[in-house]
Amino acid sequence: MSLPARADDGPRLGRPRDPSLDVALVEATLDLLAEGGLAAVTMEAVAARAGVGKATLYRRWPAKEQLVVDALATLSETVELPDGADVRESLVVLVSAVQRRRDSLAGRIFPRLVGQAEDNPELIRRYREQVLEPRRARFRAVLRRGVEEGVLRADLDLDHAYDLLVGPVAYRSLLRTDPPVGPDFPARVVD
Amino acid sequence: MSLPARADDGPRLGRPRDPSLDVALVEATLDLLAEGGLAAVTMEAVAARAGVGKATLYRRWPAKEQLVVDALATLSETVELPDGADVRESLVVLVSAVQRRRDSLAGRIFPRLVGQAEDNPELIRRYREQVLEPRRARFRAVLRRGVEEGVLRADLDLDHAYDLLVGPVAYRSLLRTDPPVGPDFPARVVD
DNA sequence: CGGTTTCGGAACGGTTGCGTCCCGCAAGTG
DNA sequence: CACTTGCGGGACGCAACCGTTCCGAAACCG
Repeated sequence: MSLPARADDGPRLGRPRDPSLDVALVEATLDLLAEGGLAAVTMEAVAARAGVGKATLYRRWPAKEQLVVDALATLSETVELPDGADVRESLVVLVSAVQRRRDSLAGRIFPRLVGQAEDNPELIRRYREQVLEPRRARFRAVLRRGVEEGVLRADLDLDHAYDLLVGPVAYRSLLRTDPPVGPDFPARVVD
Repeated sequence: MSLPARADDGPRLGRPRDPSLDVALVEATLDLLAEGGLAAVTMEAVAARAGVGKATLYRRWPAKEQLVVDALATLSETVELPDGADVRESLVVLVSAVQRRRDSLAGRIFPRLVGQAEDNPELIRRYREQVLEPRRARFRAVLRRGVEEGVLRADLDLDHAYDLLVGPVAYRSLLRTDPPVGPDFPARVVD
């Protein structure tokens, strides 16, 4: 997960690496990424924030690119759905979660990555895998349930519906405008 | 517009400034901004790309921030609406324009600015003024016409409707995913 | 014409991050 | 125990960019 690439040749000689430093370095990377974007993720800054010598960092990640990719791989989102919720209610919860994620770690990192999409597609790809795709899957499941229960149109394009639901909220989150009208958002679109 | 701030004390002595260099510098700034983001906009790079000495650049804009702000002020979008178009048709054209803007200069600059929203709100504010607000006004006009003609619901929240229309397209443009389903996008939402 | 400003080009010192290396100590192996 | 590797910390030379300054030539004024 958060571990740097390393040949696994069984037990090593000498003092073993301190695993907690891997975590500290990854966390420092994500924090800096959220605060100042990729430009703020300097090897010096990461090591300093993790309270670690530069050699310790370079021993694990010889280059910044890989460090950031590995750090992004530790991102994840989890949204709790209320137990007996019907489809509409569930969608409201999920959309609100997207809205609320604006200030979470992953949510703050996202806009920083958007600008790097062109130069560094690997980063945004990783983010998509870790955060966006799970979210989309979550929506799909609920939407499919809606179709099966007859609440939603049978010919509904699930991915398209996802875009319509999430797009407006995510877009406004990126712009950092005031929060959208609130959780009556999905209701209007599902029609 | 694209001119640097300068005390306008009437005619000056000596050799007058070459106005074409103002334009060249602003264009160089926007190009670099689109290509590599704010990080790529260095005073050296701007001067070099414009084919100009650094002194010439610094004489007009003593700091980078102001240069970028002034450069952004020259951005604009124009969308031609077909003459006899009805409301739905007009919306389709406008939404498609948003989609197509993905590869325009302004469209390529936008994702670069998104990541700077936190550190440098002035930039995104400027972009919003120059590009986003005019676009929104354009939509509002068409939507209002729709309400007046009875094609759209009378209690329609124009800004909200704008978000629902543009959000999904803009969001997917930012992600640089494949283009959305196409210009049947607005039809589904306007209902 | 002389005076003034702009022009391209180049140099300057200062700052920041890079990637590497070395130190002295800590923490494991046999 | 000797040996090996990890650790924090700091120093190194290198490169890029900053903002400033100087130059000689060019362009415009009265």
